[in-house]
Amino acid sequence: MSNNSAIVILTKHGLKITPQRIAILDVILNLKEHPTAETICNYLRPGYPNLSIATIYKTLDTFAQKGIIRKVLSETDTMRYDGVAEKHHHLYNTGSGRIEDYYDEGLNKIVENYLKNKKIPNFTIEDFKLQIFGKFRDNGNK
Amino acid sequence: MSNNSAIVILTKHGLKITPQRIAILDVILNLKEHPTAETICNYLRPGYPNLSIATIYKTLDTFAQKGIIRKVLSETDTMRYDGVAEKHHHLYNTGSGRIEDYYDEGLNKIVENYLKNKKIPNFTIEDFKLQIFGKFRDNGNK
DNA sequence: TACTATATAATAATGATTATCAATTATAAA
DNA sequence: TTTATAATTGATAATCATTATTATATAGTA
Repeated sequence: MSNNSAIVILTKHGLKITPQRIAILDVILNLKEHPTAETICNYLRPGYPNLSIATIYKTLDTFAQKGIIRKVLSETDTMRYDGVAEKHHHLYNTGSGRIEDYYDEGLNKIVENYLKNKKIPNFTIEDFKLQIFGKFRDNGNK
Repeated sequence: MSNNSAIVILTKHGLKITPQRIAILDVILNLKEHPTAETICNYLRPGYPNLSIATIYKTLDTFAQKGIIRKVLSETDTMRYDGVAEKHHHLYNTGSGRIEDYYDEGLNKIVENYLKNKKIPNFTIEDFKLQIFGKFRDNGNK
């Protein structure tokens, strides 16, 4: 099922279907967190011992260019990837690199309306995103 | 004057007064853009031919820890620094790495109120920041 | 099945940032 | 003012995430 949807997505974007691409896309789509390239590598190594880290980077880049996934700015110096296409915001755990998605249609609407009226001088708004900083109340890390 | 205020700030945070720190802080406080470590280096090299890039990184880190400046997440892979302590948001020029500050007290209040009532489950909000993506209508770059 | 362009794996290269450490300097005490 | 000492600086090596290179393998198509 998930395997299937990966193939559908790849096809839709005119990308060749390869086992590596299916596997990588599968991981991102199903993982709740925002994995780094290395996290993805660790997930897939058992099944694909020869999967190269370079392939993962290149594949992620291809996906990002097609709009299948998004790159996420991280507080540490490693890039993270986000398999969710719908508009959402990010919760940053201050201290650790943990980032989680936050959906809030009401918030979107309020900010959207505000900015629509406001009109920032010399700037055409295309999109916006909130970074919300704080602490997760469960244990916290990763 | 600006020279002076740098000294005041350093003193207030219990940091030793050195010519390098004064110069670096001066650049960040007076520059409107968000410089990278290398930009700062280029500004100061004429006056301080021996200023080491390592010193700049270490000094910026010290400043950030004291809350004098902030690190800014950038779309490219180079860190940028922000000399403004007051709450503000960022305008990202899609494509280039250009980032500018955006102040909007009205926006702050609206979002603040919304989030205060909303209460995100399992998360304690400390602060938030908007990333606004779009295009500058002047030439665009840098 | 064979052809051709694209993708992959392995590895080297890059570039930003950090670590190391000897020499220098700012501050506090004498 | 001089001295003592801990912090800072500069030079450079090391690190680590990401990108480039290139020979080999593979997907999609005729």
